Amino acid sequence: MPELPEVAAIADYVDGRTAGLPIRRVDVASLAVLKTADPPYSALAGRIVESVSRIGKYLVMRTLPGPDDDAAAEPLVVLVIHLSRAGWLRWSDQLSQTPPRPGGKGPIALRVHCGLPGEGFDVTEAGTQKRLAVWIVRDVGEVERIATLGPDVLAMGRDEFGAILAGSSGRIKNVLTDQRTLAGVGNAYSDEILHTAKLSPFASAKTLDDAQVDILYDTIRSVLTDAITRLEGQEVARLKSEKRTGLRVHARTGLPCPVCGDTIREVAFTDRSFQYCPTCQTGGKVLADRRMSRLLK
DNA sequence: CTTGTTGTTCCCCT
DNA sequence: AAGGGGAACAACAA
Repeated sequence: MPELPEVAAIADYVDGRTAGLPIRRVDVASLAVLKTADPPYSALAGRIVESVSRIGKYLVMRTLPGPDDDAAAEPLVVLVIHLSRAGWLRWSDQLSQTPPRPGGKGPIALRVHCGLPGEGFDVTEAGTQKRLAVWIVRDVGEVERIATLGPDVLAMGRDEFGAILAGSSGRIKNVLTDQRTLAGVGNAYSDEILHTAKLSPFASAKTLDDAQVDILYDTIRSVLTDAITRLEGQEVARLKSEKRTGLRVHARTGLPCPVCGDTIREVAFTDRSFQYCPTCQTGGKVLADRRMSRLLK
């Protein structure tokens, strides 16, 4: 669920409260989310947070040796978090000092005691399929899916974007959300971008003309930077609802399009769905549902 | 008996 | 008009 703007806002928030300060302890309640064992998570305790940032939709906390570490300490240990679909981060000024129960059925997977004394955050996973993932590495390149990430969608130039589209045989919706092609955009913001750019999600990426690519490139930047502007500086607990209020088509099936008033429609697949406005995006055409379509005949 | 994988065919969409 | 890409279905494996 969290995409580039939310991850950027979370990184900004946590960076502001932890940079230069120590990590006192890390509690792991779910071994399943921890994808690495070397260095061990206990190695983070006593280290200093150098910075918190994002790479694509990954949250990246870099740590340096603390005052009590000797010369043999790792020069850099990086905590990488991918929130995936149902993962989230909860910052607390009074973090519980009781470690979350390992294997417990609560949503807390990881607790990091960092920032000012008593502060820190929990990383939670609320979904049924546990896709939250955490890595502790010496270099972010050790995380396979970061190493294979496409260019960051906000760092990418217009010509680079044009070349990516020209080289992609698939549909624009899939090209925008494939992290190996382009890093940072997920289902929600791709719905928003395509709606603003007035493109069908099923449009072929490589057959867009130059004018359409120009519009799409500018729209990606404006949609994402608008969202970042709204979210930055907000408390983490407010980000979800704040994100939602900015959406114009995504998750608004049945509601009127804020641009033309037509009814927002949905195309549902087995395991996901997207929303679009027929008048703005498909020449008024209502697209077929892809889920169980044959059983309905 | 259930669950996962693979290949085939059909359909939607631009 | 061709081709991408999902879904259903069957066959088979574990």
